[in-house]
Amino acid sequence: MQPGLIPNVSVDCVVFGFDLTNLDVLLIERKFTIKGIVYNDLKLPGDLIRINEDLDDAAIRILNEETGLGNLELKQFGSFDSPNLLKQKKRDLEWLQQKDRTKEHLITIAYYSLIDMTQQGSAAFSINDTVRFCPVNEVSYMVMDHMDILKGAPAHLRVEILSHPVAFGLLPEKFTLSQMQKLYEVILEKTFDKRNFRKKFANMKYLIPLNEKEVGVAHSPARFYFFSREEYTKIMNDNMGN
Amino acid sequence: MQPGLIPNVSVDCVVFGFDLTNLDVLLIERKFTIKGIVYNDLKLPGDLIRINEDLDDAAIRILNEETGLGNLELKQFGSFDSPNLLKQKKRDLEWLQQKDRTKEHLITIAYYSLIDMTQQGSAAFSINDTVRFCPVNEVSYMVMDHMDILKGAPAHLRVEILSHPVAFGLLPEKFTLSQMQKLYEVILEKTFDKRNFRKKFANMKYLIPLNEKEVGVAHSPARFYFFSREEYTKIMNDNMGN
DNA sequence: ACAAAAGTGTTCTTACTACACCCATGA
DNA sequence: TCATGGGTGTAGTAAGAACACTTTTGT
Repeated sequence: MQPGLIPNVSVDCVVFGFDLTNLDVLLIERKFTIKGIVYNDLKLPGDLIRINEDLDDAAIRILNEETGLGNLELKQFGSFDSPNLLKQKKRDLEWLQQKDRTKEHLITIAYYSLIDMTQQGSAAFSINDTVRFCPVNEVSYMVMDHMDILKGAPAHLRVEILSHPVAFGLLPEKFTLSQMQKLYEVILEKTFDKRNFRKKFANMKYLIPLNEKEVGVAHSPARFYFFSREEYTKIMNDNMGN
Repeated sequence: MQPGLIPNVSVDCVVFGFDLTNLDVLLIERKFTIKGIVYNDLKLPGDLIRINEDLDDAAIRILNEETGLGNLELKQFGSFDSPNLLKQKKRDLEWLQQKDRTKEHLITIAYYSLIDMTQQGSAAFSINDTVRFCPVNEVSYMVMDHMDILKGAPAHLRVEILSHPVAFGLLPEKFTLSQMQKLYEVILEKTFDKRNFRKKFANMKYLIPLNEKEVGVAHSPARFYFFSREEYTKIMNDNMGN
């Protein structure tokens, strides 16, 4: 193990993206070899933290090191622990052995983040070809307890989206109302009536219509909108002083 | 330091109570001596966890060891870290020294719990006289980063109380609607109209009126109610199958 | 008699639900 | 001309907000 790390404490990051159809998560392939056989399991970005390194800083650093992503907001959503690593799968134990890591108690602090895949996509993949997005629902196996961590994250996203404008972190800068509705449906796992959905957001001054429409679609082209964070914070501040 | 502990990872517990006027929190006096002078600072119940001890189990164990409380539900609500213990107050450093604990990075997983003070009060104080409840708003200083942890907890309680019947964990078994309203007001930091508050809960079948009233009060005596968890879960299950 | 909290209805406003058709575009 | 999704309004229902007086008890 490298010196300066805390052997028992790690951070893991669930980075969500939206491919206009599914909610995706950023995964890394953990490639390693046992007795000449190459194993290629999926993991979340994450690693041990350094001594005297702030947890939030560690999450940012590790995500950047492993994926090249930067400049995004990471939000802590829970702690997980695997006190019984000894009961874990053999491949994981072998991997810990090769990395000279503790096979005892590992505590991990979980973070999640939202990114605009259309913007950040290239940066994420620029590091190497072992980093990729995958629809959350199609992930069925990951190393260690990463499946538990991944399963916990969407619940927090659901709570957030009902009271804060986090959806816009996942959408392209310019988006149509149908894309936005689809995103809400994917996250909240239910469908909405088109008219009611639009009515609800029609009053929101921070959702600004552009004089720009889709091109090349085989139907009436949709108007693009964008989210004005300035308007949003202004309105929120005004509402405080009621 | 005792063997078998993880030097960098602790749990801390915020145990809330309701004294019918304020939201209270359970605190412990950290008594120790430097050069003959006795220091008596307040802290939350909490300590380092053991290697291979599940976080949730550790929280239960430590709370029980330090306060005598048992049989309560602890819910994780966040992780905190103090990577710069060296910048902390001298008393805390001295204390860490005396306990032979690391002065480097400490990560703490925070839990909160709700108890009925009228029931558990005696048990909590039975351990010794250094354990006591204090109104949350009156706590102004605690050791290490315990103030930060304490400040984080009420936000989670507020979110919970809006969607789950957690208030009843803080109330006596039999309570009046005014006591219940006061509790909601204290937690949510706003006042409610008496008629609207009662109307809202009048439809809740799980809130069961008793043929029993207050005695010895200098006004029209209020009816007692109790919360039927059986009814509540039954209703929730029925609503699932819509 | 007085103080103090219990208990009780109505009206208004706001947010959410359900629901169906015509329009613009590309193939 | 056809398939596809874009865009629009109305009526009903449910939940929340505002608001004042009478009753019961202890002192």
